[in-house]
Amino acid sequence: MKKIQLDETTEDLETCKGSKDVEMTTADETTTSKHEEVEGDIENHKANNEILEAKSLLQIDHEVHRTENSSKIIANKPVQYAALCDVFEKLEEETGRLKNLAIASEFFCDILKRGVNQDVAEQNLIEVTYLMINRLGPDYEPDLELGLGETLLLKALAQSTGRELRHIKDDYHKAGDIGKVAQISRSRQPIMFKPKPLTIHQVFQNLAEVAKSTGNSSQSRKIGIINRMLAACAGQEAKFLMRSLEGKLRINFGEKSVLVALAKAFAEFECGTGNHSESEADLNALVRAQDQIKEAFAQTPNYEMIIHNCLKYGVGHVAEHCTLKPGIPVKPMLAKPTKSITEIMDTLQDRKFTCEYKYDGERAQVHLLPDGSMRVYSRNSENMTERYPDLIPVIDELRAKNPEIRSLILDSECVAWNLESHEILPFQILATRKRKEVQEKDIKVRVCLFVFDVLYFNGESIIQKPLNERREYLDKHVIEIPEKLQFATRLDSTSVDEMSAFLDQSVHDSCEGLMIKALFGKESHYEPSKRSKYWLKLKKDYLEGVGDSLDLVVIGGYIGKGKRTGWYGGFLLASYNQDTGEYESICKIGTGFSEELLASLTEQLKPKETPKPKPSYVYDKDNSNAEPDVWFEPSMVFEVKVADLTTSPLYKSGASYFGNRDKGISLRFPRFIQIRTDKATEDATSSEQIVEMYESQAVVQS
DNA sequence: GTAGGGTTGTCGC
DNA sequence: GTCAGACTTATTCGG
DNA sequence: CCGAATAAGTCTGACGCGACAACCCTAC
Repeated sequence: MKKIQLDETTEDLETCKGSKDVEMTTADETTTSKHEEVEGDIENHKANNEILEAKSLLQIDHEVHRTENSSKIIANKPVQYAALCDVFEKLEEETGRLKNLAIASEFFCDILKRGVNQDVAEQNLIEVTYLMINRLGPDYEPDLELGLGETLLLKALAQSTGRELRHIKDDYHKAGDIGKVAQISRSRQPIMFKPKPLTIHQVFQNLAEVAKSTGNSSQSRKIGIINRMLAACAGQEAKFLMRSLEGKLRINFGEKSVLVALAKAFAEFECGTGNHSESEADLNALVRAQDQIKEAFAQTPNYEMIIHNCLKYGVGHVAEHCTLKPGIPVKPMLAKPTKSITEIMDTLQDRKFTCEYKYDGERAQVHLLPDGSMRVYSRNSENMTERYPDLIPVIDELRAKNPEIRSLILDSECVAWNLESHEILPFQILATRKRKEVQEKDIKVRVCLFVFDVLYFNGESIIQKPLNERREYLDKHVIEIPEKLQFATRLDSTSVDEMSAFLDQSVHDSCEGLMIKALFGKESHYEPSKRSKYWLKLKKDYLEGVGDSLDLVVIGGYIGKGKRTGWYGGFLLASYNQDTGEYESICKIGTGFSEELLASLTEQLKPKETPKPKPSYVYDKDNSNAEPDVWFEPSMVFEVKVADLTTSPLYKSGASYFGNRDKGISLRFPRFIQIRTDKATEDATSSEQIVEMYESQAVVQS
């Protein structure tokens, strides 16, 4: 059994955990996570894998057995998976956010009310919450990925239904949703005897089991678990089970909504039963609950801690007990894209603001813990410490330069750095760094941190101070280490001309563009997870008429999934090689279309389908991923906007102009702009031009 | 048995 | 990462 | 001053490239 630190007071946790062991079956091992102890006083036991494995699918029997023996446990009827699926179904049907909020919070509230005691309620709610956001634990916990996707799921379905894979695939193309295929297949299967209904606890535990299967023949083990679960599915369960496994619940209800629904549920739970009056006091409590939960989650993105503290202290006080602390990632603040400098001036008006280079690397939230250890978290709150062992000595050096630093959270961009030429390297180079078991001596691509914010310093959260004050902390306490840890280049100016020049300069210095941030007042506080209008990003390719725009030939199509069922969901594009008269694949495109256009494109291109690719199509014939679902006769030209050109292992555009015929060119962040009805396919951007564009960009970058 | 290529999944952008 | 679409919430406008 | 029309802000789910990691399978 494990202990976790949920807040600063842990003594009474001990006692409640003890009783939980009696009432719950195996909840502890499955849902509690290995929180990194912050101040170093908490033990950290590993989950007992052997017990977990043995228990996995025998769970139902276990629960029934216990029910017969203890009256106390009869009251603790496990929550049925079917009940959750009913909720999923309702959420999927309803598109109104407020209505969905009500549906979800009512369910959460029921879970809270039906628990025989607080621990049972807590455990049930945690599992339901995780199933609803389709995760198995906090973002920063490693090894919680299911490790299966479309392909494996289709295989599992074929196996469990005894149908041929290609029939399953046909169905999938028609339905656009693996869940629906599973549903239909299952309803067609004769059922010998009625299976025992699935419980939430069991589903959650089996998903964890899937995630935990690794190594030899792990894929067939995963399929085995899935098929045993499928066999126990009734009603809508198969559909949502498959969607959970695929990672696309499609219930119009994401993580942000789940948080608000939790707040609503707790508010109603606390204000008593059945009282749905809309009194002013209740409304205030609701608003407060939402604010508190959102704030708590932004600073401590861990549902277990939040739910625990809500029950313990009340929703109205969660935020006080889920505070920012080194060792737990903060949800990073995000920026809004802007189309022009004019737009920036409009939004910020006469406010003072600052411009910083927008570096092309990886977001890195660097934590220094009081015990001297450090962590690095990614944009999505994943623990990246293992990826950057070379940052440990950098932070050590930082502490050596200023021994007063005891604890710290920095926000920065981690960028590949050329130690010889003392220059920034492109993102594609950074991406080649290993991710796991990185030894410092093996690192080839060096890295420099460009720090732009500080959120925590020596035991104090400073996110609620204006940016100019946070910067004072930076300038005063954090000492730059050349080529290892530097401040983001900044310019405090309100002049349009200066900004424009600074933008050009940033691009010239291998950056993506600028970040523009308010400097003073409440607007300039660090708001975790918020895409604030006082944090703006300006990239050249956002500007109209600026940045790279290409005209490319549509040579293939992809069958749309989900809300694009029935249409093409994307297209394969090619540049035209004027020397050979061939069409060379360059990228897929799937964004920038209105639904109306997608429907019309489907209509227009359907007649152009051809069973085989034209002989003039150049694509990677050794890689099955290079083939679209359908090929077209060349007939249409798309104008496409792009952020960058990249070398590609898959696409062939311009390959013949390189010495190495293997590598062609592809596009970073391609999006559809319009159909070029005025252009014949031979008038498309030529492969030679593509190479020119790539090289002119490469000059700047190297 | 293992070495290496192909395929799939995950996670950066 | 980009983008569109559906809602919700804030703001402006006309009576 | 109020309600309707409009604008702005949020959230969700479509889809992009390419890198590593993990697994499977085949050849030796």
